[in-house]
Amino acid sequence: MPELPEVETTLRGVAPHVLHRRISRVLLREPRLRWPVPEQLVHELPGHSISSLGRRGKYLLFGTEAGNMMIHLGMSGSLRIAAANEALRKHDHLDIVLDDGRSLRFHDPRRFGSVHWFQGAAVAHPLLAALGPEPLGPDFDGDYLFRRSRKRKVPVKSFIMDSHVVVGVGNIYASEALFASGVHPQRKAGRLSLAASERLANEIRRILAQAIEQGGTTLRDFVGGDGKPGYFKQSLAVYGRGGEACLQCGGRLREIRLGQRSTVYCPACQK
DNA sequence: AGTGCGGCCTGTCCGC
DNA sequence: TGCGGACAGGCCGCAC
Repeated sequence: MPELPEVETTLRGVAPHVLHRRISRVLLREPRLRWPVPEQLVHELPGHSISSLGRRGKYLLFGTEAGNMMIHLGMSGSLRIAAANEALRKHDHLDIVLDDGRSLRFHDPRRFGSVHWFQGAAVAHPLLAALGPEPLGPDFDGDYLFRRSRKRKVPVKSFIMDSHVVVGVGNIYASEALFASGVHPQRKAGRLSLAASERLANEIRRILAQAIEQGGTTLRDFVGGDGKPGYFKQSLAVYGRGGEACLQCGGRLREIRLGQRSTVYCPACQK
């Protein structure tokens, strides 16, 4: 389940292998992703070099002079560099074949991911235009979170997972950041104090940055390995630990469903 | 406008 | 052992 750290790790992992490489072919085996993959991609991308790489939220951006390819990994997607003779696995939906014979290979069993092709500025793309700030960028802090949350009645967990508020905070890190900042996931967003907003924003930043660092520790294995970054190994304080002991107070962690998502928190430590 | 939920998918795990 | 069903979850699009 790629969260922002895994997307960032993917970007850093593939970047040196695709940047400034010319695309020789595009092999689209399964266009039925979250949205149909545009056929133009197959015809218009070959012959052009990847001149820029970027990320906006969980969207990966590959720029060429002919247009931009944008990829979202969804729930189960992954991108890796495949050797020229590397056998296909089930669910290898797309190969961007590079001029050194290797491929940027998109794999996605659940097909919640998507591949887009568009011209013009990324900021104008309908899926990107209304996104909130990057959590690790300069526009995201306690003040921002406080201002945006005024009069909002949604649970704070749903609020910070809304990509129009801030991008890249998925279910795992939302739970972790709320625990670390002592905020109850069901508290109405509009009832956050400025102090709590600051703690929460800081914890979101700290935890995401730390997870990216840990993903980075496996970068050297990324190309040859299975593409799984190492951040799963990090100790998660609450996620997946419903019913177990709180690491802070020893009490029992509670598991509920909030906005159709499993949510774990400590009733004693989070108010 | 804000809120809540359905739907898209397959692999994995559980109980019978 | 086989099978059905629940679950996992990002995020758009829709209904209210």
